[in-house]
Amino acid sequence: MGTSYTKHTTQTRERILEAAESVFADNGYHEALVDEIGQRTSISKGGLYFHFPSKEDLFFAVMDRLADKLVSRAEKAALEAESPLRAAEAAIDQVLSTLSGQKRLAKLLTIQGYTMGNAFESKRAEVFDRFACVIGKHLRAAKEAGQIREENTDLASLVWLGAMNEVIVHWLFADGSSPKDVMSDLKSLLLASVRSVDSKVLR
Amino acid sequence: MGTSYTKHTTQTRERILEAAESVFADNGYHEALVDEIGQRTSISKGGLYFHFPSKEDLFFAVMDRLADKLVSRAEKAALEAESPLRAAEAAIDQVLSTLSGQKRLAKLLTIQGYTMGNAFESKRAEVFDRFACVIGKHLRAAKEAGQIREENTDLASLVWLGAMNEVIVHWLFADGSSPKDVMSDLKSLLLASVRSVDSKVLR
DNA sequence: CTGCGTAAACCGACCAGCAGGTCGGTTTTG
DNA sequence: CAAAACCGACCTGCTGGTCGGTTTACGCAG
Repeated sequence: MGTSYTKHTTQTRERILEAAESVFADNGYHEALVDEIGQRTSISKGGLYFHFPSKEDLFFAVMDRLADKLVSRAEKAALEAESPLRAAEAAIDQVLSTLSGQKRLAKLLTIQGYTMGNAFESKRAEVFDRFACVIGKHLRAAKEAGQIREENTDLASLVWLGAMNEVIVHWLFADGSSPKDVMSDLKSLLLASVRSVDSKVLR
Repeated sequence: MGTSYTKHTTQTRERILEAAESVFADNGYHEALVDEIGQRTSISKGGLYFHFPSKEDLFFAVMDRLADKLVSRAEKAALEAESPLRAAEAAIDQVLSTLSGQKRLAKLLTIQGYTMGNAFESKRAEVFDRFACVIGKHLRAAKEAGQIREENTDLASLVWLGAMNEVIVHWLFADGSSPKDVMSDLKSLLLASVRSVDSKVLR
């Protein structure tokens, strides 16, 4: 892993990643043309293929980069929270509000990772699992702290994640309201799903 | 809509739909070959294109047929329930247990409908909305009946749907436990998310 | 500082093959 | 005997990937 690229090479990779993200987000994996990434970046096809062995690998790299960004944001926000449950809350908060502003990114993450043949399927799972882990970690802590009644924190993480995903997708496709606007309602729903009955106000 | 095809034609269409469903489910849209549908059905390419104008249309028809089946099952189950909240519960129950037995179908619905280019995106939304409507209808009724505290029943339907979807996807990709096995836990989570605080046992 | 040689970085015309769709003809149906 | 249903060889556009050649970056000796 001791990737010791030259600075210049790293910069170019970054430039490509940036453009690729935008092209993939606009068109989806299949309809995204390698040539267009070349155009937007002013790097020839040969140049691209010098940095990435295939279109597929390039796509994966884009996904990883995106997930990195979001996860680190979420964890940072969680760090500043004052209780485990609040931390879990802050994490989903962060993801939703980040994605709210960038429809194209949201699409990339929620949709494009999904399909496109058997070779790709595990990637989506991988990325989503990373999020689920972040949430799960805090939910477990909240359980320890007696803040929630739910035993099955793994399942609860999935539920939370799925709920968020659906809200985003609905916003993307069915012109539903922006995630930002339903955020507070959403949070109270999710909190209610795990909260112990006797700690209504406490939290 | 008064499609008055001959009986024979309708039968052939059905045969094609059946085979197409299986091919799409196995390979995903992009990797599914029209020729293979032809093979499995012993109908030549020309024959297929006599019944469906394009691969895309064929896929949509498959999705619609699938959604029809599931929705009608869910609604039938809901009909026999003794209270609105139970009806909502029965609906998700039905969907989950049906899909549990048919991994390939589950994949088709949750994954393949998703992306694959801009032309397809709305289809996924359409199908999912139909489910959301079923759930939402019962949740609204439950609200009327004072069974739940949640105001925003539309959002709650989305949350429920997203949660289910995620559980299924996780099962498909990350060898998570079968939806059947987590069903009871899932249901209590979802019920808790909307239930009014003072009706813990009542239900 | 200058020139030089090597390797990394980049170019872009070209290739290949796949798979959706066509179409003129044939069979079946009623 | 029409018209519907079906056949299947063929066509064609598209696009990911290649590859021989060119340019740029850079360490190093003179």
